[in-house]
Amino acid sequence: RWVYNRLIAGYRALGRYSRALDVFQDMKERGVTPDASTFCVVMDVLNKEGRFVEAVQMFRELQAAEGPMDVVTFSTAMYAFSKMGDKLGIQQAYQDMLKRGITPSLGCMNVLINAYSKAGNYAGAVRVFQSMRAKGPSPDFRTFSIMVDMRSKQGLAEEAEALFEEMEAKGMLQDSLVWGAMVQMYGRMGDVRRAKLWFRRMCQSGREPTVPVCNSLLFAMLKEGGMHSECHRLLDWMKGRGHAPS
RNA sequence: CAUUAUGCAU
Repeated sequence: RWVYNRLIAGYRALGRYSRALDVFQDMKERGVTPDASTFCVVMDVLNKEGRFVEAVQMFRELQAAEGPMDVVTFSTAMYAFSKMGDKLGIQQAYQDMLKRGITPSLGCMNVLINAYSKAGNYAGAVRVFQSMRAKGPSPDFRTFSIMVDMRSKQGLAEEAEALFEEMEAKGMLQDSLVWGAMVQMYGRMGDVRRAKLWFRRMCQSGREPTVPVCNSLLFAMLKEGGMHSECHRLLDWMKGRGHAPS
């Protein structure tokens, strides 16, 4: 089993997803019993392949058969549910995990918040975030990044700014990429001044604005109008830094 | 003790 687990995880790490699934199939045919981590890796491979329905199906079979499951199993399943936009599935998976006496880790709570956010259950995400602040596990830079991203997608600028400031105060910015979310938010809102401000801040932090971040700023400048020379300057800047415009 | 989940696309 250990050898099979290593093989499947190894192919996953190499991005050879179909090979990983073949090995899993072979494992079952040879009568080697998968454990919790085997299923976690296989479900993750299905997620990486975009086969969320199959990932969820495997999860449901594990639930029904009382198969080996751990905190990662439920996290991986919640991720799959979120990609299908299944809010109820996320919630039920989380509740079932608690019912089975599994304690959610910080990582698991991050998956849960992100899943709610991506599925459009914003109130649910905020609820979980607040409960983490009150009762733990204490939110980390990823938790905050998820929340900043969500607020920026909602166009709630004050909330996003407040969260950014809190990250700054807590020293959570060093591993983070949240500037991009701020540029994109103001870009989408057509607020050129603030989009440019955050773009500059992103550069000053040493972070490289990605193509979509540059595009957001371009979008705002085009919407504003009369900024063609600035748009071209940004385009040239992108090319100069090796960012091929999409 | 080893393998596995979580933030970023106009």
